[in-house]
Amino acid sequence: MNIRLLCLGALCLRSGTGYDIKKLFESAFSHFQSASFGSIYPALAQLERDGLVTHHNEPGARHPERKVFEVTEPGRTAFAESLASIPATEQMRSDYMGLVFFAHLLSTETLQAKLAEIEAFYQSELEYLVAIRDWPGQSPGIHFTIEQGIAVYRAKLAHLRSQGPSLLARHREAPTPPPDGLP
Amino acid sequence: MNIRLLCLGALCLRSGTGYDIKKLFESAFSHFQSASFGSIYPALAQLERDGLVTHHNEPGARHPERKVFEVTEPGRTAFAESLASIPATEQMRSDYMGLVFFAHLLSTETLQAKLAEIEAFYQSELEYLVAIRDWPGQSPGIHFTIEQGIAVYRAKLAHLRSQGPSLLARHREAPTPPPDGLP
DNA sequence: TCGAACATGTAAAAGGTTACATGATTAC
DNA sequence: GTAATCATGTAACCTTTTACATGTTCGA
Repeated sequence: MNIRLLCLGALCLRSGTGYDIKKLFESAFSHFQSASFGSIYPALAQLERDGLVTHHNEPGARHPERKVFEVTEPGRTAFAESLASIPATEQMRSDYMGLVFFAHLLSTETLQAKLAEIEAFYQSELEYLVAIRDWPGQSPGIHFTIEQGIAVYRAKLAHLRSQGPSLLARHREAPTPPPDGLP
Repeated sequence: MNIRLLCLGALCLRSGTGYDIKKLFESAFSHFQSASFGSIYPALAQLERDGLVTHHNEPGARHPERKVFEVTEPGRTAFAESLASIPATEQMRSDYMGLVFFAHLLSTETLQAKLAEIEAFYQSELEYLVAIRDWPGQSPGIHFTIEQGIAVYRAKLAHLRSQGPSLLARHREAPTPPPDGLP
């Protein structure tokens, strides 16, 4: 599921500008996909070339003009069809886990700072999801994704808070143990 | 943390071939980063150009020859330094969550199949991590990452098993509810 | 009036996947 | 003998990020 398809999906929920869609990526989509303007605007342009969305410029002479995009009927059909053919996969890329994997090469202070950094991130993501959890008008599917996000961030925070201190303690005692015994 | 840096890290743990490193990405690294041969071999070539690794061909005339890579002293230093400067971030790209977000556009059968698909994936990842959990010789950092993986997959499975059936039931009753009320 | 948010877009570069091409060795 | 695993590499392509460029509107 690339950015183009998710932009199309966003417009199936409600019409809006590229800027609006960016905000969606920073809120409702944030715990499963990110995207920058540099991928959103070209995606919208291509969707329009393919006839899956259209836009009309909003009245009022602002600059640049607000381009409100709207999905077309072929677009709506194409989205539903594409969706059904996408395998349910997941992939994580976690620099945090990479860092901790090689923690024996960091100073204790650095490691501690990294753990604090990721804890703050987890905390703010969790707070956001809890805040939107009971908004009215959510479909069961959307509610399900929010609940999953909450469950995952809670598990990550619980793990970090219970295991973090002992990781740091062991790290302080034995700064550079030669690791081995990999699968 | 790109593939190049992770390959360098892998060689800091133990020397090996590109093929060996691929297996590491499929096992010990699998729950936080994936990589294909098409990124690993060029990464090793570039690390060697930069003097961070060297290789020697293993005796015995097989084809193609086994190139055993080994980190150099500058490589070891460069890795430790790079590591300290990487922010502890995480990003998920979950087609599964994207799919469920738009579940109202899928048939109940399709949705059910997708949930079964991801459950099998979670299950096998969890089993793998539990199996390697108590291997001897792991550094505290490596152990920490495995524990986190276990905690996360358990939370995901628990969420899926407790909320999946009710999602499917509500989906069956109201096939295409108009969702709204997004943040 | 000043900074944050709104608003659109492009070009270059980075990063990675997929598919192809080739062939040996090992375990059953 | 035959299938799986071991083993290396390239090239074309795809996706996405980063950095730049520009200007407006709104609220404090």
